[in-house]
Amino acid sequence: MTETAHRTQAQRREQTRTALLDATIDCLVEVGYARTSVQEICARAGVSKGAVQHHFTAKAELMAAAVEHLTTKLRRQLAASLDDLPGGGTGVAAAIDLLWAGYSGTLSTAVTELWVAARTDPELRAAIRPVDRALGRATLEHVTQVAGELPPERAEMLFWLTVNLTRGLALDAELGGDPARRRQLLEEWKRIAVLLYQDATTAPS
Amino acid sequence: MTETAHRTQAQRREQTRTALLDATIDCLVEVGYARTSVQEICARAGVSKGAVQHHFTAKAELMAAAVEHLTTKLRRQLAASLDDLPGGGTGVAAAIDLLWAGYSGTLSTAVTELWVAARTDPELRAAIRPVDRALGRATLEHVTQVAGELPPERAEMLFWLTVNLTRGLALDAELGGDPARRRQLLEEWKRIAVLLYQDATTAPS
DNA sequence: TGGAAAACATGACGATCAGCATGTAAGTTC
DNA sequence: GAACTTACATGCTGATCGTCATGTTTTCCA
Repeated sequence: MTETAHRTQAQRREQTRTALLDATIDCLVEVGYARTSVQEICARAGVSKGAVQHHFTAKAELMAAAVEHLTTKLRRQLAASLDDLPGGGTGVAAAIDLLWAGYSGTLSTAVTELWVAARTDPELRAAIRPVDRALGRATLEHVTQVAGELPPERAEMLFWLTVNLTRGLALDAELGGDPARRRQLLEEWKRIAVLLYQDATTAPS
Repeated sequence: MTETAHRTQAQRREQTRTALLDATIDCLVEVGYARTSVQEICARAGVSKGAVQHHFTAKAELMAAAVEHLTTKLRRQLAASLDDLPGGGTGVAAAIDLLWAGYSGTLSTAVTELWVAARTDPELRAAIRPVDRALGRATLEHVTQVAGELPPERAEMLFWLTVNLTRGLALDAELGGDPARRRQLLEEWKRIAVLLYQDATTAPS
């Protein structure tokens, strides 16, 4: 069927590697961190336990690699959607929508699983922190470019407030909270943010 | 040492039961949901595996009971601190502080562990949803009593925004985000909330 | 005060886990 | 095209998991 003919060693390597990492993400999303076993992962990836052993010395290393894989994907997704944003007040509302979309998708669900698990796992935690900080800073940079007229401090404040609110809402969504209320809260927050944006731009301190 | 003399059956029952539930919470906070095993729990509670078997037919039932135990504790803690709150603008700021304190403590850490785990565990999810909703509604009632001059809709909106923001910040705190920034964000949100409060009370509609 | 019942302990069971040792197939190099 | 290396598969091992069957202690009731 598919061209299984000739594959470079490097091709084979990265192919199964990404298959394993994608399968890990799927596993985190579908069965959760607690029941994400190596066996389950390589069953989904279509490879054997020996393969994961060959690529990663231990499960922790697989998870660390999954963190990076995951963050890279999220970063690309956010960057792609944040690139073409209008400026001004409507831009603020649009940016909030995009941040919500980014932080409530399946990728972020997997991130949350790893994040919560990392609280009691120093090794995983050490793997997550730097890439997450980098993601945050990169996203912040995109956002501040959109709201250029705003003082950087104010823009940063608005950004982090939005991110943390969004994460709380995402947590609510995961357990099946009322979607209508979430939408209402998000709309309210957009109104507030636009208001603050106008205040800061028309009457700068 | 301690008076191990006479204990009613009911006393014995509830004593080991609460010991088990408290140990479960400790376990969730210290080692996380993924590594919270029955053995670990009853080791911390100082009882045998047979005991937990006698009180709870399965581990899932223990977790469900822990959810209720946990929520009851959190509810009491929040109610106690929310009871004596000043009214008006300063009351809003104080209420936000209290909500943050409530949603960032060890009890809420345990709740988050269970919450995230419940996403992929329908049984646990079914146990969590009703008690969590009840907690939310009860807390909301306390808060709305504080901000009596505010239209109920507005108060509810402010409450849920605060709760979700706080949960996001709590998640950030769990992974070791910058405490100074969190404090800054919380202060900013309090300023915003007070501002909105004043707007809504001085110029209704 | 002695037997019934509840509360709890002990030990074993099958299942599953992560990790390792060993074998086989695919690609590379000369 | 033959030695060699890399990529992957198979099967095992000890540890740990949740659950259960059975024994022991404590309280209760008549």
